[in-house]
Amino acid sequence: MSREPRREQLLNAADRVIQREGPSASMNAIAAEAGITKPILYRHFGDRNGLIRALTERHTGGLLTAVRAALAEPLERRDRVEHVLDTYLAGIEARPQVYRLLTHPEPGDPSGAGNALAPALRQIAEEITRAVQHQVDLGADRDLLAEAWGRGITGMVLAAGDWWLETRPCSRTRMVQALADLLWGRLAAAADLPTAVLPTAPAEPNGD
Amino acid sequence: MSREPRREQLLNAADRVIQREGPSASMNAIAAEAGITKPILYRHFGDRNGLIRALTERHTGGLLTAVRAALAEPLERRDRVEHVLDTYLAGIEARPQVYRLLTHPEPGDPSGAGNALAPALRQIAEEITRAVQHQVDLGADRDLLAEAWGRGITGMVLAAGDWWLETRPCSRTRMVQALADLLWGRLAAAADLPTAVLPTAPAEPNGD
DNA sequence: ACCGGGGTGTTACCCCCGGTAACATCGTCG
DNA sequence: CGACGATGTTACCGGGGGTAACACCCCGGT
Repeated sequence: MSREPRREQLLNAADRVIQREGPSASMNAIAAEAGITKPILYRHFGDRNGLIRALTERHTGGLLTAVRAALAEPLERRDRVEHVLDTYLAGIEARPQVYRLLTHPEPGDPSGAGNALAPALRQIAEEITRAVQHQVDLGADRDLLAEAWGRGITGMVLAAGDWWLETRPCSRTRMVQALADLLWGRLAAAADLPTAVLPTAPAEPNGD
Repeated sequence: MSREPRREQLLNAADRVIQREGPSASMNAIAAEAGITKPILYRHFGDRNGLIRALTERHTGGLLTAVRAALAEPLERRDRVEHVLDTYLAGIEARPQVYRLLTHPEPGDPSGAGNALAPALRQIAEEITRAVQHQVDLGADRDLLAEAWGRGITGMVLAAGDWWLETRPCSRTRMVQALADLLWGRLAAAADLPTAVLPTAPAEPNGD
């Protein structure tokens, strides 16, 4: 049996274990789940990071290409943005546990999984940057704005999607609307409230 | 000598070591830097997480209160938003190493510092949410929008600020403008570019 | 003067984890 | 057959987090 299929099997096992025990699962545990012992894992993945990386690449690959495709869709701008947002949210919605453990390495966990999503996010940010650069007329500042916005939008969607996935405060389409509205300047356009009380916030000096 | 001062000294030592060796610094190393041995650290902080938590609370406290104050400033909306953005960027600019190691636990690092910033960010998000709820008229959807936007804006600023700090592509004030412009819907308002080529992106199947 | 408690600190140890070395086995191709 | 490339094993190492047990030191109370 050539390397690749076995690799897949091992990744599957690692996946199961990590879903069950969290990202701090030990190499021993993963090996045991696969019915083998550690050195084999190391032969295939080099070190723990290699395993984690392979795992996350597998998980994020689909999402990344989906977002890429959504960005290239020939739609009106607002529709395209909504489409991208929806694609991302649908992606993380499809595998919430996976997504969660990629982004939220439970505290006190000796694993490098915290930034495992980082590469994928960086790539998404780059895609958005490129799309903005090629599709939107921003004048002289285009490069700077496109880059800053690419990162910013990615981070925005990450954080907001994260919260949405945890609390599920509304349907996906409504969430898409909320985020698109934010990007469409609704925060800027809305009227002021009549400056109610606002006593510098009650703010108990509570720490976390 | 009562507990508190010693605690501060230990935190200072931990700080130095972590700045020097990265967040993966061992408890042994920290203890050595403080001129003592491990059990004392454990007496004061319980476990490694306690130490890290105390450390990050110290570092993020100032930033958090600064942002809180900026949010309450009695300014025009755009000015207030810019003020908040500038406050945040100035905060991370002031201690780049600290910020970086809080957010970017170098890969392959067995430390729980990756999410150390998370509580502070959560609090910032809550502050923004409250501010939006109390200051902006958003109609029936106000609660949902305020919450989603609070998270979204926080994530946006985090990601964009992160990138800005790493690459320093422009002055702080320009960065503030770029982000405020994004929130003000400049992406939505800008004209289309004449749909150049855009062949679905070359996209070598390259990983990372 | 004596003791006890709360602080300081130590050495020595445990368990587990990531990672490696050395060795044994099986199937396939020349 | 023999070599090769895969499979797998046991046994070990270094080091990290965390704890137990013990020792000192000072200060306030009786």
